[in-house]
Amino acid sequence: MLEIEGIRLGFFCSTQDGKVTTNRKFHLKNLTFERVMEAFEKNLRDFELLLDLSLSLGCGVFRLGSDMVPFASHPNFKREWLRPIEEALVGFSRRLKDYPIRITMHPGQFVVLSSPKEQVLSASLRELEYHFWLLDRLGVGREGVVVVHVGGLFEGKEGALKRFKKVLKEQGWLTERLVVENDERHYTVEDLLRAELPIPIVYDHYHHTLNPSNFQPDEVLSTWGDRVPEFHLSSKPEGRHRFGEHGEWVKREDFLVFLRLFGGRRVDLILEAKAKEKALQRLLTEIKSIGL
DNA sequence: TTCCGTCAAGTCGAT
DNA sequence: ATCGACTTGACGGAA
Repeated sequence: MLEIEGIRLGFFCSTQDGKVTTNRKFHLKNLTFERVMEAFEKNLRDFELLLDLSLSLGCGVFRLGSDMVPFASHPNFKREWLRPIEEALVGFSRRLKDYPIRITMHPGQFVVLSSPKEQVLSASLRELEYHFWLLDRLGVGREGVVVVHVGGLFEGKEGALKRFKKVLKEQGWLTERLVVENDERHYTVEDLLRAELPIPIVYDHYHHTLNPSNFQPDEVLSTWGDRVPEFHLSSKPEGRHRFGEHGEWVKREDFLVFLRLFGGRRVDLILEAKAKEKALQRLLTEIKSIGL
């Protein structure tokens, strides 16, 4: 297992070329049991291939794609379809134990627990239920976190954070796996710390550079209790790009800055680079050349 | 086989 | 007003 000053690495969802992916899906108008099973079975098979690849690269963490079971939280998805999927997942959970790899998830931007719209909130909760269910069936423990953002500003940060907090209180089950990440626009690490949420904080280094704030590394680490923190690292793309866009690669310098903050602590770091495992390999080559 | 318009969902800011 | 950014581009019909 690769470990650099306590930091373990991982990538997410698919290979760079997209040929191996846990996010296979189809158009909603084609939603049938057969299509769901076809996509799910391929996703599950590729999940194992991605675990093998992660293992061979020395990774200690992998992010499973949210489309593993396509449309699982959609109203048109029939509950009875879950039965055979559940069987396959439980079957796979035995093999999953052979991998010393932490599995986590990060649902889409549609999960907005701070939204004042009742419908947005209920759809978000359904989607989170699906994520938790999937990790439960896979036999993943509490280290299998589900990462979300606070969401929009609406009428102001205070109100949004208040609603976010209220949902966490009312839906106690969320605290079992839910964790919250700083974003590149609104909610800084400091905002999240000051909100005193009952869940851990995911430090995203790129977001922090775009939307900085003051905090002590220990403050963030201590939100994780006895669990190993999951943090994120990516780099700015070369050339013209839109604000917040992630680069193909992770720059060595960005990793070194991250190390200065959290090196020596036990942290799982997901590289959110578009080049996926290739970015991880490139970064490893680059840091090896300077003797790390 | 390749190409390109389209796809469940939220929210925001850049253009 | 529209587009496209976010954790991830893949599907599906046309050429």
